[in-house]
Amino acid sequence: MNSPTFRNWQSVQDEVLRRIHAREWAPGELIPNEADLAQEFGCARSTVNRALRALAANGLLDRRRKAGTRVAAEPVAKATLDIALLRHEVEEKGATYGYHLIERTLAVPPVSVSAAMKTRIQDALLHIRALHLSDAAPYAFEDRWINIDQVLDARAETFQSVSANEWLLKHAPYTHGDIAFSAVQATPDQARILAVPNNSALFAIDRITWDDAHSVTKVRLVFAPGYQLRTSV
Amino acid sequence: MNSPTFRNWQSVQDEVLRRIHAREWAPGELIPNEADLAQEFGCARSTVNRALRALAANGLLDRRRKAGTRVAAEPVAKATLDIALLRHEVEEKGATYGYHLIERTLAVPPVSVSAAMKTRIQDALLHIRALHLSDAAPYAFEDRWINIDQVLDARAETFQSVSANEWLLKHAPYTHGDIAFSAVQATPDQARILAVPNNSALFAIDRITWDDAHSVTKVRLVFAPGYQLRTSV
DNA sequence: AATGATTTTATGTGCACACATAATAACCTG
DNA sequence: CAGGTTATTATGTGTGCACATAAAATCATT
Repeated sequence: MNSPTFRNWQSVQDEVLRRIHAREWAPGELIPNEADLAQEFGCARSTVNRALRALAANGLLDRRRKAGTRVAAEPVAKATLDIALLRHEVEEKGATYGYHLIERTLAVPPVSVSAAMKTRIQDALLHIRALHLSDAAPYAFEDRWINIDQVLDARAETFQSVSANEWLLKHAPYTHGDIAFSAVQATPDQARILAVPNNSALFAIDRITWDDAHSVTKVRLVFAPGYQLRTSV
Repeated sequence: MNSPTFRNWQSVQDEVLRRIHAREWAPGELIPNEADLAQEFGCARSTVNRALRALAANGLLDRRRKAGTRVAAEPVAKATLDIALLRHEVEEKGATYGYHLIERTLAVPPVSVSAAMKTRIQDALLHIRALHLSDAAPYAFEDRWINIDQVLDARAETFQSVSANEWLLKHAPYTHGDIAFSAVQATPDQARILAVPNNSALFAIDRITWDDAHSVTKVRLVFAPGYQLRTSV
């Protein structure tokens, strides 16, 4: 009855995956407990634990103390996106990355921005607008507000040669960030900068990063048509 | 010199995170090895290992055998998206979910589809077109092809009352999937179905799921304007 | 000095054990 | 029998130890 013994947690994971896919353990069904599986697989309980924990992190198993482990009835696919630097993204494709600063001003932002960033409405923020290029073609338009109270060094940085996208990563620590993806119609401004027709459908990424309770920066990236964000599960 | 002792891996993780954010350990810098940290934190090496492993999985640390552990110089933010059932998504917002099947036919797909799904170009696939509603308003349009050779039961399912989105999750095992997010201009067809102006900017999710080397289904979901996919890092 | 073999070292992982914790099941007790 | 208390149980996690493995550093050889 014993399978050829599984000596590492990956092989245990593979076997459990196989049983789930083969419907030997149906969605919603309770699977044997760790101790039993360990005995069946001929390994320690901690090895089984590690494998099941990894699968639960991927959303394939639901685990609850005492209640046991069951196959997720409605697996919420957990896709992991890598939000890389735009420069890396471009270079990854074998294209040449380019960057062009359009505007750098200290200005009081619209209320929508100060509200989202939880800054006082009268406080001036650093406003950066820049274009990222891939093989000299517009790739993404960056419209960013930086909280200079949180990022003191930003005052002295021109952002002429290094993008805010990149500079902040090195100089502005943050604890967490909120990200939203959406589709937007190109505003006349965006259309001009990206050299696309008015009202083109553009992929947008909005992101606010925080250092504890203080906003660090808020950015909207609007990508040239054809952009796809890819991942896998 | 000893901090108040960290008894569990979460607190070790928190402390490491704190040091990274406080720039005590700068990006790119090598941090002490597990054994030393274990001694400093007053816990076992495996506890430190667990904490560092978790941080590495989040992209904050780079670890290599023998070379040691260093703070990621250019942290690739890893955002985890939960791709849930549309029904759950709608209900989560407190809205009432609705579903309407538009078309269910067995047809030979365009070459672009059979190529992407790696099916023979002459093979007929099940074509489903359906509308998902939120409080009776169009929410997302689903355009799906199902490989009936892989999902035999699909032949007998009408998809009148339960969406393919949901039915497949229960009946079609898959090993992995490719997902792409993009912005598209509404086609006349999509515009009519979603009741939006022609050429509206719409958020689209394309997904192909595979069972080993065989495609299970290919779907494009096009969302009504205003849709945002949110996550955090 | 270039090349290849060997040692050293930090992480990766497995194991046996212990106890913690959450949630269910079983047992009272009025 | 309702309601609360206690026991049981599966997972969660910590510890100390061992050995595996990858990669860098060192040494030996030509």
